[in-house]
Amino acid sequence: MSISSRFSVGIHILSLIELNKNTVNTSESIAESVNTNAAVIRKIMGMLKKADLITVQPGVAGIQFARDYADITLLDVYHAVHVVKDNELFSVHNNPNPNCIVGQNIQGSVEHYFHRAQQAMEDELKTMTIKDVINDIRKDVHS
Amino acid sequence: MSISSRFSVGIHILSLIELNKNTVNTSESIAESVNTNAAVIRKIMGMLKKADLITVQPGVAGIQFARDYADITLLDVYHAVHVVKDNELFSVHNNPNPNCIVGQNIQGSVEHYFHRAQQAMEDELKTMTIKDVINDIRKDVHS
DNA sequence: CAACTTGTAATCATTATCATTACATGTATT
DNA sequence: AATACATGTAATGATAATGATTACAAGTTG
Repeated sequence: MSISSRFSVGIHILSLIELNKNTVNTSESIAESVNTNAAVIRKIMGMLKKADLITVQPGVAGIQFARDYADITLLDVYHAVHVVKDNELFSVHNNPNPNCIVGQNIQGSVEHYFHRAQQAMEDELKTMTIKDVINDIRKDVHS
Repeated sequence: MSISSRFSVGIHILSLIELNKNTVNTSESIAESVNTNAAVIRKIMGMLKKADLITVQPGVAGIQFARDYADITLLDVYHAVHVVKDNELFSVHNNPNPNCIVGQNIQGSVEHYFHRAQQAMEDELKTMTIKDVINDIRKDVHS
């Protein structure tokens, strides 16, 4: 199991806006950098737009940040691209036997712990921003 | 995307050992409690055995803890059932364009943040034990 | 040997992902 | 208005993982 690469592609797209700000980024040019199909990029762009992270206009080339990229956390992107449903990072087996003590009560307990683990991960994502990623890349380029 | 329910089933199996300790647990009886097929249970039992969490003998009905269940963390189970490969909770898009500044450097940066997020989740799982789950279920039963 | 268990491989339906193609729709320029 | 080029979006297909199921080999006990 792995969380969809839509997440890393979303981060890639957002980083490009700043790092390629001297040129106009089209879904086609972004697709070349990411090395995928332009339709895939457009779909993800649509998700980023819906989450108010970017602005894009139908028919007009170019993407802009909808807000300061220092304030866009990786958690924002993660939510935007719908890679994990709310509280469903871990799946719990369905319909355990109601005639069994354990079957009857295990779901509530397990869900509670799974929720805590998922929360820890998401809290960590909240501490990282697109600006951090951009800075990393700039540092790599100049070293 | 969701992490396989093998994880929650593994926890269920382990809890049953203690909560049903007065009876002999066979893959068949466990399958009834979990509400799945016995072969599925046997496969997961095999994983738990390989990870030295339980002892099982071919041909002999019954499972035992291989060590104190107060010392078996949910992280142990998570690793045992192979639901997430090492450092691959998040997948990163492959082969970004090497002719692009961002494409060339983004993987390293993103992988670093993804690793941190995964680590936070696994660290949290490490704080939870099978004993905690068993206690929860016992409490539910008596309330 | 007979009955029962675990161990394990093969098959199948279902689901998600990602790449691709195609086309509708929107915008700008001439 | 016509052309060129962009985004938006639906449909299709290959690939992979999951979980249920069946079947059977191999181990154990009485």
